[in-house]
Amino acid sequence: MSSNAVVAAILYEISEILTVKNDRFRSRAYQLAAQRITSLTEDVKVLREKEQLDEIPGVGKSIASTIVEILDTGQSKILEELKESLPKGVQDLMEIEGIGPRIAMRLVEELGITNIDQLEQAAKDGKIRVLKGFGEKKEANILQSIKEFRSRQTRFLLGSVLPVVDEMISWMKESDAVKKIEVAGSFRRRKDTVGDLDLLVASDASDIASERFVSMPPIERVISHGQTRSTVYLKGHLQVDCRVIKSEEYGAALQYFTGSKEHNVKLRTIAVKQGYKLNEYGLYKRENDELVASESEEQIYNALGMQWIPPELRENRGEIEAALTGTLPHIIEYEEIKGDLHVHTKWSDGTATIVEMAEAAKKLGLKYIAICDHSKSLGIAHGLNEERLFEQGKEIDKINENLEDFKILKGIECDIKSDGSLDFSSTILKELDFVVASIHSGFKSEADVMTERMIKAIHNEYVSTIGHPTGRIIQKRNPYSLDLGKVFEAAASQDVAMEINAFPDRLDLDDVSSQKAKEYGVKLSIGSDAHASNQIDFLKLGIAVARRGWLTAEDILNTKI
DNA sequence: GCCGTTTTCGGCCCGACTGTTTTCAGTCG
Repeated sequence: MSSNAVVAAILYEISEILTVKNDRFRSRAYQLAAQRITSLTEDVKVLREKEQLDEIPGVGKSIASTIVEILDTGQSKILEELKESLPKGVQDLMEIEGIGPRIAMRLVEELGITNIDQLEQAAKDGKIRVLKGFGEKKEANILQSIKEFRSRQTRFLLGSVLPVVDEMISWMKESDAVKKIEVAGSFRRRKDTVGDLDLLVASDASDIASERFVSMPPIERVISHGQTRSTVYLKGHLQVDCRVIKSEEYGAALQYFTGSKEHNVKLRTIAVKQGYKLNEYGLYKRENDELVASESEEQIYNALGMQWIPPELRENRGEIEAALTGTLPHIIEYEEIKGDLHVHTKWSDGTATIVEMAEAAKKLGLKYIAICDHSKSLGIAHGLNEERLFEQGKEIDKINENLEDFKILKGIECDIKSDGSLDFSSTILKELDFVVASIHSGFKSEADVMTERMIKAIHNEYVSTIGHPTGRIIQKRNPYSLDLGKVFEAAASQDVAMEINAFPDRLDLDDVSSQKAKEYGVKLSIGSDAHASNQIDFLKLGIAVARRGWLTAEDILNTKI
């Protein structure tokens, strides 16, 4: 883990315990600090050396000294003390839906329950219903929630929920009661994973729309069902919240439920300072509750004296300040991507032919693709040797002759060997249009070894981009230990790009690192890493990362023809 | 614990739903 991640993790933990102890505002302070550190493009270690820690928004004297302590010792006294002071089991019990800090504390103190197994037993024995304020229903809900907790996946890949969203929206649109519909929340912000889905429906008949929602086919359980708000679990335990609102309040609701929480808190604070109050129904004057804006997000942001902010930027990473001064970047649009700079075919471990991949890309409106099959070292993926690469090149030439308004580039995903040299000699590489150089082995090397290995590859004059630069697999494998600052410095000086690999469980580089790359003056390439013809569509996930990383068309290689 | 166009103290976003109550506390987002 990077030092930023280590520091943020501890600050988050402190924040969580403070929540349990009902110390809301201190908890918020730590949470805000942790969140800002997560989205920092600079290393906290560097800021510490420059004595600039307390210049991070949300970090004051106290948290700054905690950060120093974490960097020096890897732990925090405050956290240790807080852990000590918390009755054992409280945090575990809070994992259960419907159990918050108050109830958890009472269960521990009044029934001596310290883990979920004991909670389940107590509920089965009818020991919970006798507590004041509890009843049979609550007990049954606890049992149900425990069951769901045990089979729950915490977060879902953005790419894996896209089809669910399409299905849900077309089901809802079949009802005349549904006027407008959109999924808000982290999905709309295109985070790499989503915890749940927030469905927003504009309707004049909220009862009919809500009814339509809770009768959707893939529902496993209805958690709550009201006039304007309902919550369900889909099969696979994906939670979906649905809010039904009036058409004239759609913009306010969309803004509110898109978040992020941190973005909204900041926005509200600004609204308050300007004499407004902002909620999911609209922007109102504080003095007389007069409605100022509610129909569209643009109206609300404009009324607050700022530009409309694309959802992908709403993380309180400086976008509000930029919008206030009219200096938001024009982040890359989906249609500005002209080609896919990383696809595989049957020649290595893909399932489609070169022609099939080209046709699929053309159908998506692209002008070119770079065929980048694996190189010989990757035997497991039927990597190409020199002769097969040459054969493939001849085939590409032949296909290109018959293509109009579309071009297939000759490329390779060339293995970076453990000493940093490449799998093919320069005489081979110089014949190619696009060279993706990737690491596929030795993931556990020390940071300096890995960094040197990558920098050596960057110095090869035929390398176009570094493939999936950190090697992370979301929720499965952590990034390699790597000094990204040094890598970006080398890449900028050698004019080598960094890839945003758009495969759903990679999305590598991620948003924050992509932004950091840009700050070093590095260009980025977006590649779907498609291994089948329908996977070229993953490109849009990569574009979402670029948008979240504040990148413009200028920063991305494949906006060029 | 942090912050300041309400600046060194006092405030920190706010509404819906549930389950238990009989007017509300707790949880969630």
